[in-house]
Amino acid sequence: MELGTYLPYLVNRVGQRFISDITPVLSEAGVDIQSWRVLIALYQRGSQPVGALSDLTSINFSTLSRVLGRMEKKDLVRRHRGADDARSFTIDLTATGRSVTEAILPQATALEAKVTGDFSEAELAMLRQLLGKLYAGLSDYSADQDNRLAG
Amino acid sequence: MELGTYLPYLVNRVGQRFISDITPVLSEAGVDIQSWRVLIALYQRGSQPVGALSDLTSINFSTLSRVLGRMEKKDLVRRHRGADDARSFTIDLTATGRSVTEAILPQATALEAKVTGDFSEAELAMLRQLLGKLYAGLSDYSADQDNRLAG
DNA sequence: TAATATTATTTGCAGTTACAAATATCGACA
DNA sequence: TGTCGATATTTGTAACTGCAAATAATATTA
Repeated sequence: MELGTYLPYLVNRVGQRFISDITPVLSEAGVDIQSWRVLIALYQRGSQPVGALSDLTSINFSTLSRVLGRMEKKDLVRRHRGADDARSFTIDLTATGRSVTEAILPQATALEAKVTGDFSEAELAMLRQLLGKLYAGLSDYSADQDNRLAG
Repeated sequence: MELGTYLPYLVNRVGQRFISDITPVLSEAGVDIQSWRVLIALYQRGSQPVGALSDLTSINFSTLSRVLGRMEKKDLVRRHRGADDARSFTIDLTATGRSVTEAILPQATALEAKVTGDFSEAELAMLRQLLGKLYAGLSDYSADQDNRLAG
């Protein structure tokens, strides 16, 4: 195994670099990286229960609970009991949350455009597709693990 | 912008999944994810000063300093003053560190093989190449930012 | 060569994270 | 319809993280 071909290594360093590149933009808007993940998820996919939001953002559900606490204090999101199932809380974006998201979004898009400036459309599509396929493989693996534990 | 095509989102969820898949293996060996990053970096690239190790692992340098503290307590690594430059500390793997790494490595490799089971060799090579290119683009961007701040 | 700037690493501190246990509600079924 | 197991979320707690300041050593320059 060589470090430079080890996928978790390659993925991690890209992810960390994305974070450090977007962080100044987020600081200016007064939000942290986790809150930003929640904001885009809600903005793009609409109101979600906490569990779904945890899947969508890859934030651990107990961590997410506290992230939502911070966000609520800043009036970015609102929690309310699910109408049909009172165990779940539905999270939705406030007007403030929406406008903060819309303030950040163009800069996030510009950053992505800039870092992928050297990519052809075909390469970009390929990268997205392969990352999706990788995620699918990882999901299968996790499911296997769960089954083995349960079985 | 659509969430499912947003690269930071795609990369983050893959990275998080890698972490949750490897974590049980690491727990068994008594190391955390950060220590594992340090272990493979040292194992593959040899002894490194803290700063280089920070670049190599994408771990913030002050965080890394404490990760190394934990690892030293477990006798996984050793710090000693640089021979030529006494400001820097050189970190190297102890015999224990090496053997712990060698105990984990086959499982890490097996995991990677399993999750990429559906990939052709060409796809794998392409994915690695594109992740490398993305990292290069991000590095350029970061450098730009630094220059703007300095200038 | 003394003073000052620069580089490498650690540490103070305040806040964040994740595991496990607790809480709240739902669904099934005797 | 009361009890029991399952599901959704929060909270207790102990450890981890990252910024900024402090420390340690080297390089520069007057």
